Amino acid sequence: MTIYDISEKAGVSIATVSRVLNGSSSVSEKTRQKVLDVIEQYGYTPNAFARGLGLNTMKTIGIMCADSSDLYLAKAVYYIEQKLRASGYDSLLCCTGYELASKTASMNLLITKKVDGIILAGSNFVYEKDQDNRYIAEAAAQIPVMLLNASMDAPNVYSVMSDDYTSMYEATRQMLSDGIEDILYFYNSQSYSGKKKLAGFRAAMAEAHPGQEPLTEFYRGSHEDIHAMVRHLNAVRDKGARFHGVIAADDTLALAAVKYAAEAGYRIPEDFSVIGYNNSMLTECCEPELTSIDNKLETLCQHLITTLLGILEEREMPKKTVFSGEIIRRGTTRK
Amino acid sequence: MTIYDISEKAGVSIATVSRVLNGSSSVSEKTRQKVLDVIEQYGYTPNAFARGLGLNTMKTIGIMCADSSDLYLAKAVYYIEQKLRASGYDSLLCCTGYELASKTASMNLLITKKVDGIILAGSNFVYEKDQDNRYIAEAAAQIPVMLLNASMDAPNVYSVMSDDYTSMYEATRQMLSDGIEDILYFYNSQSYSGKKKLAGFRAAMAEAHPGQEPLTEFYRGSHEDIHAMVRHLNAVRDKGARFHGVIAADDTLALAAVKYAAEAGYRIPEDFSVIGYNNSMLTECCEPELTSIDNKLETLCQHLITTLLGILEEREMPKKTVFSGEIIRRGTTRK
DNA sequence: GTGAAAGCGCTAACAG
DNA sequence: CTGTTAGCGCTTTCAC
Repeated sequence: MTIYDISEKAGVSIATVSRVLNGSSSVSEKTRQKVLDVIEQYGYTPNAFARGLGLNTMKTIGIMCADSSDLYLAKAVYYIEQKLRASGYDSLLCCTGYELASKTASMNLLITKKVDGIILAGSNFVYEKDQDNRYIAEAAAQIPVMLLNASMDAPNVYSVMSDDYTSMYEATRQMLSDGIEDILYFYNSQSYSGKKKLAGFRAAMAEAHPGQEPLTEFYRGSHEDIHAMVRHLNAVRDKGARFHGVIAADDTLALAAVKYAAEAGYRIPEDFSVIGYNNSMLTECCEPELTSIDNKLETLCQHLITTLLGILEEREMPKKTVFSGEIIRRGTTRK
Repeated sequence: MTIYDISEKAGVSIATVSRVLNGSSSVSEKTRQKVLDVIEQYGYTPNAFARGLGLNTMKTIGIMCADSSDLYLAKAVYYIEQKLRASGYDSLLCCTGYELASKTASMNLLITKKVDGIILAGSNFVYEKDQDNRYIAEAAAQIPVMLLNASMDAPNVYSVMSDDYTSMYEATRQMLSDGIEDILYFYNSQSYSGKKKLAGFRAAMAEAHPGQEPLTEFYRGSHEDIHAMVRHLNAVRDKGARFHGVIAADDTLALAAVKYAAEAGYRIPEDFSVIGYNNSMLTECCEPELTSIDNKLETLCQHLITTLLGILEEREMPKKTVFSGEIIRRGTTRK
């Protein structure tokens, strides 16, 4: 079934069929109904490729994320897909992994497939060296690029993020004011937002203990291997470090800290405090439940999509938007 | 930049350009290089829409899943996307929610977008009434439909799944043989695989306690709300039910059972046992860690993709493939 | 209000 | 080995 078949059966021209298909202005109600009837009767569906060729778009957005099975990114992808679909766009998903080369490859692939825009979900897409971010700038030369939880200054690149610096700064201050001085910062990412978080922690610690180097530990294993994280903390302790609080860049790390503390015989929160990040479902999975920072992912995604749609309609849109996070207090911190 | 521009600059015909682009057999190395040079120089990329129009495919597979932020489905989507990409296919993701109407709508949308095949990730797509599965059969009339963890008899519908019945049967037998007689089966899905699991449990219980109706509880709240699940179990207990073991259709439910038991003052596994399903990261999140059934998701996905690719190449492929699950014993069951 | 016709950019059959 | 040409199915001027 093509538009030709329909036009023939309906006794009109293909232009007319096309017009009723696209709800175009001027078609007499009579022919309109006639065409609609024929379409209905023969169950015709327009060919999206032909349409794409003519209009140069198939209303598709590329979503790139390092690992869509990661708890946080999965949620981000979910929200993004939902909101895109609600606006008539489809989502082409690309799980890129964490290497620059494969990110670049995926980016090119999406451009080849002629998506209307690309969303980079997660801060790990923006690197420290400008040169490593070239792949983003180059993509943006062709289509709008949206950054979720990262930021980068380049034409046609838009950022929506949570204020990770301030969130971590506040979390650290809270723990300090709870009377815990020996805090370990436990993190697993040097990404854009990873650095912001670390800086927030450092700033608060520097204020409380000027001139003193705070305790930080970088974990580089699997993002899901809680046992490995616990082992990592044990190793830190065994090397002689003393800490009675952990601020983690991520709920999984925080959960590992809770496990670590329990195994070491600390009472939580009396002897040991933990604060996580993302306010994911993991916060309810341990005992006591995890205090965590909610970075308002759904809001971020909503805003990101709104911005993207605005850009696609050629409206002027903010290059960068920042939302505040919020500490959700649960059982791993003192009241 | 179109193929015409390139052909002109290179002083050849568009057919020749097309040939080098598609690595076609016979092009002299000289012209080939010339064309390649021009392409390189002008940075030309083929237009995927035009290509799609001609070939009637854009090498894209539709993935439908109810909720890609669900721990298990997120992993499934991840594996599927990875494996598809490795074979040169893109993934159009559709999070459909759990209602039939929106599933049908998404299905039609994917077909409209002319994907080469559709993967239904998760057993919730297959309903009890044949009539509710019409949307699958109708889609399959046009393109191959793959079912992950579900099964349905219809032309052009292929199923890959884990043997949930046997897994649950074995799990139940194990718990019985550990000496626990009052077992509660806790589940949240009446889907295809949901019913298989329940049947496995019932079979084992019927063997052990002929004629006795086993304890089962259906939870219908949010899949992520652990507190609500715990409340549900408390309510069951308050209604007078006695149980010292829980077999859950899902790790999240199992985690809730662990929490419930801990709050009720049971020692695990001395006084209370729990077995979950999926062997997800949640198994490591509670104390003691969760015994769970591994249903070999990655294997299933790998096989599903292999099958799909075979079908697309018009090879004969099995309509239904079943893999065995495996119990992974951890701390919530006796040794 | 409707039709004719010119693309959109590519592939593939057919000639040479 | 290479070029010519006819589609693929739809949108969109431009006439009438």
